[in-house]
Amino acid sequence: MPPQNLDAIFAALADPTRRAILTRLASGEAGVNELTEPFEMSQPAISKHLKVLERAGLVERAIDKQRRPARLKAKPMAAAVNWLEEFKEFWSSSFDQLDDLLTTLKQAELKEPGNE
Amino acid sequence: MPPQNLDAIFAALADPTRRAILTRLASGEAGVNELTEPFEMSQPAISKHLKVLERAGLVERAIDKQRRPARLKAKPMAAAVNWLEEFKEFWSSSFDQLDDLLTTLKQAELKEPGNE
DNA sequence: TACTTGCATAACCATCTGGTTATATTTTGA
DNA sequence: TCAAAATATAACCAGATGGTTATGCAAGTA
Repeated sequence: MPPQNLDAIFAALADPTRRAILTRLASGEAGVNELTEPFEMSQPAISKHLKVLERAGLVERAIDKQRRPARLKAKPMAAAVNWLEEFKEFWSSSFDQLDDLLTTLKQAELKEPGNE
Repeated sequence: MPPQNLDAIFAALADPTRRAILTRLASGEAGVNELTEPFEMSQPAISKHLKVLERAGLVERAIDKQRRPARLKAKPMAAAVNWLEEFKEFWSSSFDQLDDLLTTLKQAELKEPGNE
């Protein structure tokens, strides 16, 4: 789980077109033309997006005649989920309102003794 | 939960420095200098990263004398978790080997009848 | 063989990103 | 009042990103 992967995965997920492609692929593999159709975008643009998804390890390509159907490879996304899950633990314990209040009080304490 | 936020959130998470900042902030608020220290990077660079995190809604700034301590605002990250969780459902059901096999068979079926 | 389909690749462009150094701003503290 | 501290802002730069059009190429089909 090198951080480099996390970089690539999150970056890949940061584009709405790519997220839409992933969503589409979740219901089955698809060729480039098929993936291009829903978007107002050229086929090479989609090919580029697919390459980004490939580099992130989220998609793999097959060979079927002249087609290069893309298929989801969602396991790497677990890395992203994992990172976020670890965070979840933090906030659920440390970032509810009670803790917010404590932080605020602490702040007040620091500036209170003085003046303005 | 507009997709624009998802864009900004995932983009913000795509940088290791920013993830490190978030991790640091998880254990309490911190000023810019304090956040700069662990990195071999200038203070303005960190200020820029903080702005990216702010725009993504993941961090808020307070005012304490001349300090502008940053604090985690992790709730928006739930949007990212949410998107990924929805995906999780997909793979767990649709992307194990069995389904892989089904897809393959379906493909074969399409080409088998010998026509279009 | 020649045409078509499905896709990749190249060359180009504008904009964004992530960093820098230098400087300005604000507030504290002597 | 003046210097220092904490941060922001500006100007700049190289390289990445996201799109385009034009073209190449491999495999199926007439």
